[in-house]
Amino acid sequence: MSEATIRDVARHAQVSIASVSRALNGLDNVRAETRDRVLAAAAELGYVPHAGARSLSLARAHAIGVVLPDLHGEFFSEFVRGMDREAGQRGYVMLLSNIHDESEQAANALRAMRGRVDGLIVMAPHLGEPMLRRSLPAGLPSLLINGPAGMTDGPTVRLDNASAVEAMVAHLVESNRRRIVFIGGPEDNVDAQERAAAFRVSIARHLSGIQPVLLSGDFTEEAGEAAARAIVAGALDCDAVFAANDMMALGCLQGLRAAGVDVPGRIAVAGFDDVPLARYLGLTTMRVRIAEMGARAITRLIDILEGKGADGAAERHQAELVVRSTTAAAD
Amino acid sequence: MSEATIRDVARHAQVSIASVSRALNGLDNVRAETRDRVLAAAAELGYVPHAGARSLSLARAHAIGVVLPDLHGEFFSEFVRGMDREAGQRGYVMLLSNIHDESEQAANALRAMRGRVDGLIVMAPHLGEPMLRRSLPAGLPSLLINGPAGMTDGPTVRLDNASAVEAMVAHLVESNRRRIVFIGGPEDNVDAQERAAAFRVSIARHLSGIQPVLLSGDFTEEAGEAAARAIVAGALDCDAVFAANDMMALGCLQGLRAAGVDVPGRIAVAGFDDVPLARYLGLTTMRVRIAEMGARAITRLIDILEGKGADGAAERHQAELVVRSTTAAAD
DNA sequence: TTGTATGCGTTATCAC
DNA sequence: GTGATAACGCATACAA
Repeated sequence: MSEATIRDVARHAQVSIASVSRALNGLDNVRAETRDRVLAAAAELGYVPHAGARSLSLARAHAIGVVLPDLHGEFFSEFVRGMDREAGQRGYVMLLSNIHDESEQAANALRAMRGRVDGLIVMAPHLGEPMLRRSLPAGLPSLLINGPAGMTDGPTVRLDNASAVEAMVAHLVESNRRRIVFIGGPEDNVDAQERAAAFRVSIARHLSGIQPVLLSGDFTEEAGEAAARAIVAGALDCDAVFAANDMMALGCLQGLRAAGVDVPGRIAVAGFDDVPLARYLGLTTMRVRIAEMGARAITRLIDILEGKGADGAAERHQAELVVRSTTAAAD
Repeated sequence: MSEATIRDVARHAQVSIASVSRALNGLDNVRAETRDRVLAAAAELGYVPHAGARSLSLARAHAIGVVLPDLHGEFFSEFVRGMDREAGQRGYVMLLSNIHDESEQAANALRAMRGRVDGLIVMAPHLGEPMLRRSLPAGLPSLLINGPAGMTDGPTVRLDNASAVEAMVAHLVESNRRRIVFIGGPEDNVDAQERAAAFRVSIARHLSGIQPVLLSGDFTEEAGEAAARAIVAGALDCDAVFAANDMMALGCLQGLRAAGVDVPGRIAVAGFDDVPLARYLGLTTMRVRIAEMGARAITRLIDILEGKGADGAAERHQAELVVRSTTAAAD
């Protein structure tokens, strides 16, 4: 029952294991007849090379470790799909690991990869720089996705939050909105930080003199509803809400409409991410092509591993403005 | 720059590699002082055991291969999360692979796992039995999730579609619905097949004498809209629609309401899965606890790998009826 | 308690 | 063109 090894094939084909290895790996210094005998024996025994032994001998696992935080459903699946597709095409397998908190578990997850993968892709919008530097295995090439701003050495793929926010603010201003309220994300989230900072910049650029208004949030629907309550209660005078992600925007949208506020008539609502729900409910938002980012990350990492690419470069991906019904122009 | 090996640690601590191995693996036949020296050396060198070499030596990779089809976003992420959590807790890592079609790619993905993982979890609602039997590596313990009905040997985790459909039909009948139309899924999908068959059974049980009406669909929103058009056009006399998944139910719901049909006043609509959108739009549906199924699959597979569990058992998971606004009782 | 030596399954470097 | 054989990094039976 136990798997056939290269030795079994060699015995079966009456050749040495060296010849089996050569024949199976397509080297040309094998006589045609020998090769045929080997191939036949391998087929008959149902032989499949032992990837573990192979990687030990080659010092190459043809595997990539991927460490992800708890992502929203569609994000997670799209991202993984993009990576898996690309990795599979280039003959690599994917070792996946979620990290939930920023405790030792994260470091352990990274450590567990040593000796199984050739490189690492780490998405950690909430992990701090010191933590990251300390946990990343020294000998493993790794690529950071939306990592902390400080980690500019080493290859990086990240979303261009500044351009994205700028595009949305420009769109809102063009739609005759002037009093735009921004709902931010978690303090320790890099993307949230960048979006909030960019919002201040964009407001200064488009509406100079107007003081930017930022509410704090945590990426949940409830945060959006809380913002809606504040607006409905009259605490905030505004004609547009721009949330740092879609879930908050949707919560706010629902809260406003439940209170009888006309959206987009009186207040426009915009989000960030373009989750499926956003499309369904007609929410204007910034679309992040997450599968593409995943694929690019894999491509770049493999290029580095195979010596084809320059490492150390930072790559920024552009989000795309998707205008739907929640931001129709105000009169 | 290259990683430290056990040999480096041994040299550094002035002991043999055997002692290093013993100390690091917590065996008790090591003098305390020796252990301390080893631990100190390992810490200083930042030594991390090479998992590949370890697994070759132990004949245990402490890794599990997971092969999944293209799942809906929330399904995919929840499922993977459930598995990852459980695997991580028991000291295993997860090797993930998507399969898109039923071609040779699937077989290759499975083959690529040999020598890297100790066992396999395969979800393949669309893969045929012969294909599966032929591709599954002989020596690898594997667990099927919602596999073809014929594969009853070997351990299995699957959804109890029959009970689920029965529960929904019972609910509709209790809500005074009598003319229930069922929208089915893809022909080659096991779940879709089971749900359709169960629908006939349940109708026969609850509404004996009434001929069951089944429309064909493909799990997409469009299929639901098509059904709605047929109903609106008067081709079907019905007071309830039960779709084999949520996306079709939502498509139908939208189609009906767009045409001015009162839901649930005139027609009730129900789905299957409980995707986030269903909750958002108040769709009555069957909730599938997919994370739990994933966790159970991992648990059982590891139990088998470690000789703690009986293999060969089939485990069925119950879905849960979630009543929302689209099926309020008819007068 | 500790060290030496062998094997895990493969590839690669030699001889032949 | 082919066959021994030494790595790869680790665990462990056996010897000391």
